[in-house]
Amino acid sequence: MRNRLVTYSPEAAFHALADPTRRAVLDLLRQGIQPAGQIARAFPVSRPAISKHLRLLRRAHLVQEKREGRHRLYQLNPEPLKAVDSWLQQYRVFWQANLNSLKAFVEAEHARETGGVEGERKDTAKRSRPNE
Amino acid sequence: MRNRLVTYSPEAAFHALADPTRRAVLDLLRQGIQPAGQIARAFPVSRPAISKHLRLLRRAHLVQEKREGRHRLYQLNPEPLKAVDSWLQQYRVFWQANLNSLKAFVEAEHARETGGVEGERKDTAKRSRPNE
DNA sequence: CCAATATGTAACGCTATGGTTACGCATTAT
DNA sequence: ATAATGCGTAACCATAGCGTTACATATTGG
Repeated sequence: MRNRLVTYSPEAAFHALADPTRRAVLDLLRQGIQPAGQIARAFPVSRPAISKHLRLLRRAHLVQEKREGRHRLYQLNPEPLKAVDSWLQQYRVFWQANLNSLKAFVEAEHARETGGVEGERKDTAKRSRPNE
Repeated sequence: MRNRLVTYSPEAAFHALADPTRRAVLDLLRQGIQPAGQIARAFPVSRPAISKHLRLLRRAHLVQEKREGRHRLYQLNPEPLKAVDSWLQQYRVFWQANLNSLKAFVEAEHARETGGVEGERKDTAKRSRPNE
Protein backbone atom coordinates (compact mmCIF):
# COMPACT_ATOMS: atom_id res chain seq x y z
CA MET A 1 0.00 0.00 0.00
CA ARG A 2 2.52 2.39 -0.93
CA ASN A 3 1.37 5.41 -2.70
CA ARG A 4 -2.16 5.20 -1.60
CA LEU A 5 -3.68 8.48 -2.52
CA VAL A 6 -4.73 9.23 0.95
CA THR A 7 -5.95 12.69 1.61
CA TYR A 8 -4.63 13.92 4.89
CA SER A 9 -6.74 16.16 7.05
CA PRO A 10 -5.00 19.44 7.68
CA GLU A 11 -5.30 18.99 11.41
CA ALA A 12 -2.10 17.07 12.08
CA ALA A 13 -0.12 19.13 9.62
CA PHE A 14 -1.18 22.46 11.05
CA HIS A 15 -0.37 21.21 14.46
CA ALA A 16 3.04 19.99 13.42
CA LEU A 17 3.84 23.21 11.64
CA ALA A 18 3.03 25.29 14.67
CA ASP A 19 6.46 24.71 16.11
CA PRO A 20 9.31 26.67 14.52
CA THR A 21 11.82 23.93 15.18
CA ARG A 22 9.70 21.43 13.34
CA ARG A 23 9.30 23.75 10.41
CA ALA A 24 13.07 24.16 10.42
CA VAL A 25 13.52 20.41 10.40
CA LEU A 26 11.32 20.17 7.36
CA ASP A 27 13.23 23.00 5.75
CA LEU A 28 16.41 21.12 6.45
CA LEU A 29 15.03 17.97 4.92
CA ARG A 30 14.28 19.80 1.74
CA GLN A 31 17.99 19.52 1.16
CA GLY A 32 17.74 15.82 1.23
CA ILE A 33 17.40 12.71 3.29
CA GLN A 34 19.35 12.76 6.54
CA PRO A 35 19.99 10.62 9.60
CA ALA A 36 18.40 11.70 12.87
CA GLY A 37 21.67 12.55 14.52
CA GLN A 38 22.73 14.89 11.79
CA ILE A 39 19.40 16.65 11.96
CA ALA A 40 19.75 17.02 15.70
CA ARG A 41 23.21 18.46 15.38
CA ALA A 42 21.77 21.25 13.30
CA PHE A 43 19.81 22.55 16.25
CA PRO A 44 20.68 24.07 19.58
CA VAL A 45 18.42 21.71 21.49
CA SER A 46 19.18 18.25 22.76
CA ARG A 47 18.97 15.21 20.54
CA PRO A 48 16.03 13.74 22.41
CA ALA A 49 14.14 16.94 21.82
CA ILE A 50 14.66 16.55 18.09
CA SER A 51 13.80 12.90 18.37
CA LYS A 52 10.43 13.86 19.74
CA HIS A 53 9.85 16.41 17.03
CA LEU A 54 10.69 13.74 14.50
CA ARG A 55 8.20 11.39 16.10
CA LEU A 56 5.52 14.01 15.80
CA LEU A 57 6.45 14.76 12.20
CA ARG A 58 6.40 11.05 11.52
CA ARG A 59 2.91 10.73 12.97
CA ALA A 60 1.79 13.64 10.86
CA HIS A 61 3.31 11.78 7.91
CA LEU A 62 5.42 14.78 7.10
CA VAL A 63 8.56 12.71 7.20
CA GLN A 64 9.24 9.12 6.50
CA GLU A 65 11.74 7.05 8.39
CA LYS A 66 14.02 4.50 6.79
CA ARG A 67 16.33 2.38 8.82
CA GLU A 68 19.76 1.74 7.53
CA GLY A 69 22.12 0.02 9.83
CA ARG A 70 22.12 1.86 13.08
CA HIS A 71 20.93 4.96 11.34
CA ARG A 72 17.43 6.23 10.89
CA LEU A 73 17.20 8.23 7.77
CA TYR A 74 14.50 10.81 7.52
CA GLN A 75 12.99 11.91 4.32
CA LEU A 76 10.58 14.72 3.72
CA ASN A 77 7.08 13.78 2.67
CA PRO A 78 5.29 16.85 1.41
CA GLU A 79 1.98 15.11 0.89
CA PRO A 80 0.24 16.36 4.02
CA LEU A 81 1.16 19.87 3.10
CA LYS A 82 -1.26 19.62 0.27
CA ALA A 83 -4.05 19.70 2.81
CA VAL A 84 -2.65 22.91 4.22
CA ASP A 85 -2.34 24.25 0.75
CA SER A 86 -5.91 23.55 -0.11
CA TRP A 87 -7.14 25.09 3.12
CA LEU A 88 -5.17 28.13 2.15
CA GLN A 89 -6.61 27.99 -1.30
CA GLN A 90 -9.90 29.31 -0.02
CA TYR A 91 -8.16 32.42 1.15
CA ARG A 92 -6.17 33.23 -1.92
CA VAL A 93 -9.14 34.81 -3.53
CA PHE A 94 -9.24 37.18 -0.57
CA TRP A 95 -5.75 38.45 -0.83
CA GLN A 96 -6.18 38.75 -4.51
CA ALA A 97 -9.27 40.80 -4.03
CA ASN A 98 -7.11 42.71 -1.67
CA LEU A 99 -4.48 43.43 -4.23
CA ASN A 100 -7.17 45.07 -6.19
CA SER A 101 -9.41 46.78 -3.75
CA LEU A 102 -6.52 47.56 -1.50
CA LYS A 103 -4.57 48.89 -4.39
CA ALA A 104 -7.46 51.05 -5.38
CA PHE A 105 -7.74 52.22 -1.85
CA VAL A 106 -4.11 53.06 -1.64
CA GLU A 107 -4.20 54.93 -4.87
CA ALA A 108 -7.20 56.89 -3.83
CA GLU A 109 -5.50 57.64 -0.58
CA HIS A 110 -2.43 58.78 -2.34
CA ALA A 111 -4.34 61.02 -4.66
CA ARG A 112 -6.13 62.52 -1.74
CA GLU A 113 -2.93 63.12 0.05
CA THR A 114 -0.72 64.07 -2.78
CA GLY A 115 0.33 67.24 -1.24
CA GLY A 116 0.27 65.68 2.13
CA VAL A 117 2.57 63.47 3.81
CA GLU A 118 1.04 60.51 4.51
CA GLY A 119 2.47 59.31 7.29
CA GLU A 120 -0.17 58.61 9.49
CA ARG A 121 -3.52 58.09 10.37
CA LYS A 122 -6.28 57.09 8.36
CA ASP A 123 -7.32 53.90 9.05
CA THR A 124 -5.90 52.26 11.87
CA ALA A 125 -6.24 55.37 13.18
CA LYS A 126 -7.96 55.14 16.26
CA ARG A 127 -6.35 53.91 19.21
CA SER A 128 -3.04 54.44 20.67
CA ARG A 129 -3.00 50.84 21.49
CA PRO A 130 -0.92 49.12 18.84
CA ASN A 131 -2.96 46.22 17.87
CA GLU A 132 -4.54 44.41 20.60
CA MET B 1 2.76 53.73 8.52
CA ARG B 2 -0.60 52.49 7.73
CA ASN B 3 -1.03 50.02 5.09
CA ARG B 4 2.58 49.48 5.13
CA LEU B 5 3.24 46.56 2.93
CA VAL B 6 4.59 44.73 5.86
CA THR B 7 5.59 41.22 5.35
CA TYR B 8 4.43 39.19 8.27
CA SER B 9 6.65 36.47 9.53
CA PRO B 10 4.90 33.14 9.33
CA GLU B 11 5.47 32.54 12.99
CA ALA B 12 2.37 34.17 14.42
CA ALA B 13 0.18 32.89 11.64
CA PHE B 14 1.29 29.28 11.96
CA HIS B 15 0.77 29.51 15.66
CA ALA B 16 -2.69 30.96 15.28
CA LEU B 17 -3.67 28.36 12.72
CA ALA B 18 -2.64 25.51 14.95
CA ASP B 19 -5.96 25.61 16.76
CA PRO B 20 -8.94 24.16 14.91
CA THR B 21 -11.37 26.56 16.52
CA ARG B 22 -9.37 29.52 15.33
CA ARG B 23 -9.22 28.14 11.83
CA ALA B 24 -12.97 27.70 12.00
CA VAL B 25 -13.38 31.29 13.10
CA LEU B 26 -11.42 32.41 10.08
CA ASP B 27 -13.47 30.15 7.88
CA LEU B 28 -16.56 31.72 9.34
CA LEU B 29 -15.28 35.18 8.69
CA ARG B 30 -14.77 34.36 5.05
CA GLN B 31 -18.50 34.76 4.86
CA GLY B 32 -18.21 38.30 5.96
CA ILE B 33 -17.71 40.67 8.81
CA GLN B 34 -19.41 39.66 12.06
CA PRO B 35 -19.80 40.81 15.63
CA ALA B 36 -17.97 38.85 18.33
CA GLY B 37 -21.12 37.53 19.91
CA GLN B 38 -22.40 36.07 16.72
CA ILE B 39 -19.09 34.37 16.11
CA ALA B 40 -19.15 32.94 19.59
CA ARG B 41 -22.65 31.61 19.15
CA ALA B 42 -21.41 29.57 16.24
CA PHE B 43 -19.25 27.48 18.55
CA PRO B 44 -19.86 25.06 21.37
CA VAL B 45 -17.48 26.82 23.71
CA SER B 46 -18.11 29.78 25.96
CA ARG B 47 -18.05 33.33 24.69
CA PRO B 48 -14.95 34.23 26.68
CA ALA B 49 -13.14 31.34 25.06
CA ILE B 50 -13.91 32.77 21.64
CA SER B 51 -13.00 36.19 22.90
CA LYS B 52 -9.55 34.92 23.68
CA HIS B 53 -9.20 33.27 20.31
CA LEU B 54 -10.18 36.55 18.72
CA ARG B 55 -7.56 38.35 20.72
CA LEU B 56 -4.94 35.97 19.48
CA LEU B 57 -6.13 36.27 15.90
CA ARG B 58 -6.09 40.01 16.31
CA ARG B 59 -2.51 39.96 17.50
CA ALA B 60 -1.58 37.77 14.58
CA HIS B 61 -3.30 40.37 12.41
CA LEU B 62 -5.51 37.71 10.93
CA VAL B 63 -8.61 39.64 11.87
CA GLN B 64 -9.28 43.28 12.32
CA GLU B 65 -11.62 44.68 14.92
CA LYS B 66 -13.96 47.57 14.30
CA ARG B 67 -16.13 49.00 17.03
CA GLU B 68 -19.62 49.95 16.23
CA GLY B 69 -21.81 50.91 19.11
CA ARG B 70 -21.60 48.20 21.64
CA HIS B 71 -20.58 45.71 19.02
CA ARG B 72 -17.13 44.66 17.99
CA LEU B 73 -17.12 43.68 14.39
CA TYR B 74 -14.49 41.29 13.19
CA GLN B 75 -13.21 41.19 9.71
CA LEU B 76 -10.89 38.70 8.12
CA ASN B 77 -7.47 39.94 7.11
CA PRO B 78 -5.82 37.41 4.85
CA GLU B 79 -2.52 39.24 4.61
CA PRO B 80 -0.57 37.16 7.14
CA LEU B 81 -1.61 34.04 5.31
CA LYS B 82 0.62 35.11 2.49
CA ALA B 83 3.58 34.33 4.70
CA VAL B 84 2.23 30.84 5.19
CA ASP B 85 1.65 30.56 1.51
CA SER B 86 5.18 31.52 0.63
CA TRP B 87 6.60 29.14 3.17
CA LEU B 88 4.54 26.47 1.52
CA GLN B 89 5.72 27.62 -1.85
CA GLN B 90 9.08 26.04 -1.26
CA TYR B 91 7.40 22.70 -0.90
CA ARG B 92 5.20 22.75 -3.92
CA VAL B 93 8.05 21.77 -6.11
CA PHE B 94 8.42 18.70 -3.92
CA TRP B 95 4.97 17.42 -4.26
CA GLN B 96 5.27 17.97 -7.91
CA ALA B 97 8.62 16.24 -8.08
CA ASN B 98 7.02 13.63 -5.96
CA LEU B 99 4.79 12.45 -8.61
CA ASN B 100 7.96 11.55 -10.36
CA SER B 101 10.91 10.85 -8.13
CA LEU B 102 8.92 9.44 -5.30
CA LYS B 103 7.28 7.11 -7.67
CA ALA B 104 10.67 6.04 -8.87
CA PHE B 105 11.83 5.66 -5.32
CA VAL B 106 8.86 3.60 -4.38
CA GLU B 107 9.32 1.40 -7.33
CA ALA B 108 12.95 0.88 -6.51
CA GLU B 109 11.95 0.07 -2.97
CA HIS B 110 9.49 -2.40 -4.14
CA ALA B 111 12.00 -4.03 -6.39
CA ARG B 112 14.50 -4.21 -3.59
CA GLU B 113 12.02 -5.84 -1.30
CA THR B 114 10.83 -8.39 -3.69
CA GLY B 115 14.14 -9.33 -5.19
CA GLY B 116 15.55 -8.98 -1.76
CA VAL B 117 19.05 -8.41 -2.72
CA GLU B 118 21.37 -6.54 -0.71
CA GLY B 119 22.87 -8.14 2.12
CA GLU B 120 21.21 -6.38 4.75
CA ARG B 121 18.15 -7.41 5.77
CA LYS B 122 16.00 -4.65 6.31
CA ASP B 123 13.79 -7.06 7.19
CA THR B 124 13.15 -6.65 10.48
CA ALA B 125 12.28 -4.26 8.72
CA LYS B 126 9.40 -2.98 8.20
CA ARG B 127 8.08 -3.32 11.33
CA SER B 128 5.12 -4.52 12.85
CA ARG B 129 4.72 -1.16 14.30
CA PRO B 130 2.32 0.72 12.13
CA ASN B 131 3.74 4.14 11.79
CA GLU B 132 4.90 5.41 15.01
C1' DC C 1 32.35 -10.63 23.52
C1' DC C 2 32.82 -5.62 24.65
C1' DA C 3 33.13 -0.70 23.64
C1' DA C 4 31.45 2.84 20.82
C1' DT C 5 27.87 4.78 18.02
C1' DA C 6 23.07 6.05 16.77
C1' DT C 7 18.63 6.50 18.35
C1' DG C 8 14.23 6.23 20.68
C1' DT C 9 11.73 6.35 25.22
C1' DA C 10 10.70 7.23 30.09
C1' DA C 11 10.32 10.29 33.80
C1' DC C 12 10.37 15.05 35.16
C1' DG C 13 9.76 20.00 35.36
C1' DC C 14 7.98 24.36 33.81
C1' DT C 15 5.32 27.12 30.79
C1' DA C 16 1.77 27.63 27.46
C1' DT C 17 -2.96 26.64 26.18
C1' DG C 18 -7.71 26.47 26.03
C1' DG C 19 -11.81 26.31 28.74
C1' DT C 20 -14.69 27.98 32.65
C1' DT C 21 -16.97 31.28 35.79
C1' DA C 22 -17.09 35.91 37.91
C1' DC C 23 -16.83 40.54 37.00
C1' DG C 24 -16.16 45.24 34.99
C1' DC C 25 -17.40 48.57 31.53
C1' DA C 26 -19.44 50.77 27.72
C1' DT C 27 -23.67 51.38 24.90
C1' DT C 28 -28.59 51.06 24.15
C1' DA C 29 -33.20 50.39 25.58
C1' DT C 30 -37.02 51.53 29.03
C1' DA D 1 -31.79 56.72 36.05
C1' DT D 2 -31.90 51.70 35.56
C1' DA D 3 -31.87 47.52 33.40
C1' DA D 4 -30.32 44.88 29.60
C1' DT D 5 -27.00 43.82 26.07
C1' DG D 6 -22.36 42.93 24.10
C1' DC D 7 -17.80 42.18 25.12
C1' DG D 8 -13.22 41.85 27.04
C1' DT D 9 -10.39 40.51 31.10
C1' DA D 10 -9.03 38.36 35.43
C1' DA D 11 -8.43 34.39 38.11
C1' DC D 12 -8.41 29.46 38.07
C1' DC D 13 -7.82 24.69 36.44
C1' DA D 14 -6.37 20.76 33.96
C1' DT D 15 -3.86 19.32 30.18
C1' DA D 16 -0.74 19.65 26.38
C1' DG D 17 3.95 20.94 24.89
C1' DC D 18 8.74 21.24 24.69
C1' DG D 19 13.19 20.73 26.85
C1' DT D 20 16.28 18.05 29.85
C1' DT D 21 18.65 14.11 31.85
C1' DA D 22 18.87 9.29 32.55
C1' DC D 23 18.47 4.85 30.41
C1' DA D 24 17.35 0.88 27.15
C1' DT D 25 18.21 -1.16 22.59
C1' DA D 26 20.23 -2.18 18.17
C1' DT D 27 24.33 -2.04 15.04
C1' DT D 28 29.26 -1.76 14.03
C1' DG D 29 34.19 -2.19 15.16
C1' DG D 30 37.97 -4.50 17.45
